[in-house]
Amino acid sequence: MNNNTHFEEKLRSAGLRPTKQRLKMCEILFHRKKTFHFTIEDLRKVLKKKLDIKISQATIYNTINAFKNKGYIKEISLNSDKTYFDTNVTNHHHFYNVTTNELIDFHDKDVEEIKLRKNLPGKKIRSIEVLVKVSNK
Amino acid sequence: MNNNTHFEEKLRSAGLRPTKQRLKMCEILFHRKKTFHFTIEDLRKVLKKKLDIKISQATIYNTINAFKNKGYIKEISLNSDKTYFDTNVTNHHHFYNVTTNELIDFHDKDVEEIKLRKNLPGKKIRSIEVLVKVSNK
DNA sequence: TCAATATATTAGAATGATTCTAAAGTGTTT
DNA sequence: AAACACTTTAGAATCATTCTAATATATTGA
Repeated sequence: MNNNTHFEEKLRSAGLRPTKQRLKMCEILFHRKKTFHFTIEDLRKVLKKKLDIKISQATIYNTINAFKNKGYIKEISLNSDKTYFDTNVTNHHHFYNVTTNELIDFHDKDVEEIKLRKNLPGKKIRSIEVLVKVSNK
Repeated sequence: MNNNTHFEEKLRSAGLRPTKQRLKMCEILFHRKKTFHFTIEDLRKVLKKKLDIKISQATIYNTINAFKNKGYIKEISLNSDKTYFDTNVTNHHHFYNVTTNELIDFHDKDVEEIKLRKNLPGKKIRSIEVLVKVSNK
C-alpha cells in the first residue's frame, strides 16, 4: 500500500473526498518522522518549495480546517498573531521558546501526573495542556 | 489616599505618565474585587457603559500594551481570534469552558506541583501554565 | 509661571490573518 | 455519460491590531 492509497483511505474514512490538493497536503503533513508544528504560511512555503505546487489560500485554509475538525491535526494554544497547528494529536504539552518562537513537544510521560485540587461541577474535562515558556539564557 | 492618587503612583512607579486615559483604564481594570478577564472589545464596552468615556482604539491598545509590558496585566494563551488579558498577574492557570467561552482562574495551590521530567539545557523557564478545557455536559 | 521639550492621544489609514463569494472545476453515483 | 454534490479558485470582504503624523498634554528647568 503506497502512501497515496493510504491517504485516500484516511480522507475517505473521515468523509473527505480525496482531491489532488488534499492528497498533496497529506504528503506534507503526515509523511514525516517527527511532529510538524506549523502556521498556514509555513505550510504554503513548504508546498511551494518541496512540491512546487500552488494551492490557493482559501483551499489551504479550508483543508486545514477540515483536517482539524476530523482530528488529523490540532491547534496549539499560544498567544501569537498567527495560528499554530500540530500534527501530533495525542495528549501532549509544549515548550515555547519566547526568544526564538520555537515550539517543542513533550509528552504526558515527561511530566508527573497533573492532579487538580479544584473541579467544576457539571463540567466535563476535555483536555489538560501545559505550556512551559522558556527563553535562551 | 484615594484611588486616583494610588493609580497615579502606580503609573509613575512604572515610568508611565498618569494621563486621564490611563487613570480611567486603571479604574476599570484594577478597582475591583475579582480578577477581570477581557478582550480589547470588552474593555471598550465597559469604558463606554460604566464611565461613558470614549478613548480611541489606538490609545486603548497602546495603554494595554504598556500595562502588559509593566506587568500590570498579562496575556492569556488561548486559541481565539481575539487576545485575552487577565488582571491577575500571579502564577496561575485557567479553566476554559469551550461551550460558553468562559474563563476561570485557578491558582498554583489548586494543582499539585507540576514536575517536569524533561528539561532543555541552556534554557531558562519563564512560566508554566496549565490550560484545562472543559465543556458543559 | 512660562517656554521648551518629551511623551501621549487621536482619527483614520494601513497591514495582515482569516473567511466569504460565486463562478468554474472535479469527484461520485446511477 | 448525465446529474448531482462537493471542491477549488481568485479576489473581495472582514476583523483585530498597528502605524502615521498631526494635535494635545505633561514635565522640566529657568
